[in-house]
Amino acid sequence: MKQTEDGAKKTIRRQKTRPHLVGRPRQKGNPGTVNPRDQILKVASTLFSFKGYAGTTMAEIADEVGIRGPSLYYHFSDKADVLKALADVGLDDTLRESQSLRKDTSHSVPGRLYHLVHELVFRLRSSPYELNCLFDPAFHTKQFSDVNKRLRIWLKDVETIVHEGIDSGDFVAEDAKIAASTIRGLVESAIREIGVYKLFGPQQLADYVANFALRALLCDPARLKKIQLEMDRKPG
Amino acid sequence: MKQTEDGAKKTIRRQKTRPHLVGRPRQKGNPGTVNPRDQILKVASTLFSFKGYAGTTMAEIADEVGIRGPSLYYHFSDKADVLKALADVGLDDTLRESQSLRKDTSHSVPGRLYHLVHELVFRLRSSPYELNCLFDPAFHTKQFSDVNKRLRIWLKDVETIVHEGIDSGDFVAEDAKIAASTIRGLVESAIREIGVYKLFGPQQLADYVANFALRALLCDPARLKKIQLEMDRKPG
DNA sequence: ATTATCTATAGATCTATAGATAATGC
DNA sequence: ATTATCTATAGATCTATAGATAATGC
Repeated sequence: MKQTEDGAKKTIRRQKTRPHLVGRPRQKGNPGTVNPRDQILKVASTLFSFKGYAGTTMAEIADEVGIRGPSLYYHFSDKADVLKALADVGLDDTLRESQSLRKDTSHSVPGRLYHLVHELVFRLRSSPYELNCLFDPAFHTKQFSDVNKRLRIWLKDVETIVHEGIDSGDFVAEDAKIAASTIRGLVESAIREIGVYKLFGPQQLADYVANFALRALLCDPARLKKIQLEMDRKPG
Repeated sequence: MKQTEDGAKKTIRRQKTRPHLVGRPRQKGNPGTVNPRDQILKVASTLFSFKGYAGTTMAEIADEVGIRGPSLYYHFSDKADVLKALADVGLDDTLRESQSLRKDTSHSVPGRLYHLVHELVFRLRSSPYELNCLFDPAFHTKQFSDVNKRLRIWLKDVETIVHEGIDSGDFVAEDAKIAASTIRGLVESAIREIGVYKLFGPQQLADYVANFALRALLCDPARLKKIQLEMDRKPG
């Protein structure tokens, strides 16, 4: 009752089964072992997402993985390297895909926006990592600026399409910049929110967010059904 | 060129004019002085918002204010106390207001949702502090749980109204929980995004976000204009 | 006397390295 | 020989306290 006061205090709840054996761990008799690097990334992504990058210590990550702190440095050069690795696996493939989408003119403008939003939400939510951490304030520092740059490119794609849609009369006439930023916010919140959104699968969530965005933007929301069907037929 | 590598490194660019005089600072000859406590809050809110709570040190805050680190402890008991104070001034008045709105049945359901969203965005954006920090991961810890609780109450209000709107046939039939969460995301992103949104004033931004949300929710988006006018007449 | 700063620093915590150690695979 | 852990710990950094100091207001 008393010690719940401080949320930052360490709680030593985790009693290690083995007494921290030195040396390479046994493989036989430990058949369920997974790639330790990947296990670190999973644990780190969760901790970074819930407590923030700066608010998470290497010791905490190691503790949750079940190894000792310094062992992390065998797999990653430093703490920043862990976050960078998450950005690589979490963002790179996703955004490479969106690059090709932008130029694809075989679909309507609203259809392309629908697809762009849907793809990002679906992919980020399908990741085995908790990718909330991609929106950590740490990415505002120079150290991680290239990650932010990649997200800004996606944002620019959205902005371009929204602009096209406004010009063509498909979308309500409003500032494309603020519209793009709002859509980014929608996507971000779908990835960020941990409680509610967990009730929905990646497909459901991507559908919902893409629908929400287009209902808000389309001059004629009745077209949405058709757009959705059009994109479902050729989903990437 | 070389040292731009590490974004976390301190840069000693700030050359203090006075040589850190000991003792109570002069008031005469220093007429533009402001309430130091408030100045600390302003600086802290900005740093917390850009670098995160855990990523900001007391020394950085003090440095930006123009005092020495330990002087902060004259005004605040500890670092957490600074963030708590920001939550108090940033959230309390705003949310107290929204409490009364929820019960006000003199307006239509969509009108009340419009107002609820508009109020929060407008007030948070009108604050002299950078309130991005209200959405810091630090609030997920027990230490700050009551702040999160207050935001969840607002969210519950939104959810209740969305539910009413779905039942009454005003809003498209979808899960009220996910709709409320998405709207929270919209608000959050409007407060969070630093670059683009700064181009818009609190009024413009609140208008935009409330409009966006209702266009996405209303079965008949044509009603939006009337709702907006209805709420503009009695804006709080 | 009270207010609001300062310097010096204790103590905690956190990152990262060095070097030992044992399992694995050739 | 290589891989993947460990322990011990150096060094940096960060929070917060103690005690000195000088301006202010009574």
